[in-house]
Amino acid sequence: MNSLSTSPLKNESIQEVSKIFKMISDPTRLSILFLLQKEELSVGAIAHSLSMEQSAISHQLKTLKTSRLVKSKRAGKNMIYSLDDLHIFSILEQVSTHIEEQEKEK
Amino acid sequence: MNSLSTSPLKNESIQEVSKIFKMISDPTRLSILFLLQKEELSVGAIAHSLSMEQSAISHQLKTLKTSRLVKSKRAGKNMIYSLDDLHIFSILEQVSTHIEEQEKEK
DNA sequence: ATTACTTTTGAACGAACATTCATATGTCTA
DNA sequence: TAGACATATGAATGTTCGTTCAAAAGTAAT
Repeated sequence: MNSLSTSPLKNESIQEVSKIFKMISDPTRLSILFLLQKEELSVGAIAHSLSMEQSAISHQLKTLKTSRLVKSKRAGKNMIYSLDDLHIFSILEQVSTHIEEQEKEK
Repeated sequence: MNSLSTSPLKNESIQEVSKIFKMISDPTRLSILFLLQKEELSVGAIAHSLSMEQSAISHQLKTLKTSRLVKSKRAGKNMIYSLDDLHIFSILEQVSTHIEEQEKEK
């Protein structure tokens, strides 16, 4: 599958790029990342902000952590999450710009 | 859901950003976009390059076209596809850079 | 018009995935 | 140590989605 030799990216890289985009293509994960861009937050605080169950947020935070996009530290009973990959945000900002420009065209 | 008021992006924008990322998070679609970055191609040529069935490619091209990432023109029996959104590629290149930097860290 | 070639379409199948619910684990305080 | 609070975990569910298969639609040439 995907025996592509003329691509500027190797097949393995294609897979990795896909994983990154898939990670930030879910609305919940995307919202979490934008929240954490402002400040580090506990699981409960994120759940409250997004009006979602703590369990759902916890599951998503786990995938984000596995992908090394966020990190966590314990603070008493709380787990505080923060961004671990700042580079990803230059990408997010660029897409935001992309959206805004499309809005103007309407 | 996602009643988020402090986010730098509106909820509607979150959804739109998600759609864009979802569109370029599939390995097949991503490969197609990279192929078209070099040159415009027919459906069959893309299918051959990726060693996939024409039907699968045609389905994906349809979704890419609906999202206005590619456009098509007829050339005899062939349909020639090309990129319709060049801005998306500054994003792809940025992610490629992101990948390369992570490779160096290993 | 018939044949060959290319692409599109729609249904069906299977895999991936986000959320929910119930439960377990971890932490602090009284 | 018992209770309350915060988070994590795992099974189950429902949905989304990429691919395949078969058939249809569009095009060119003989």
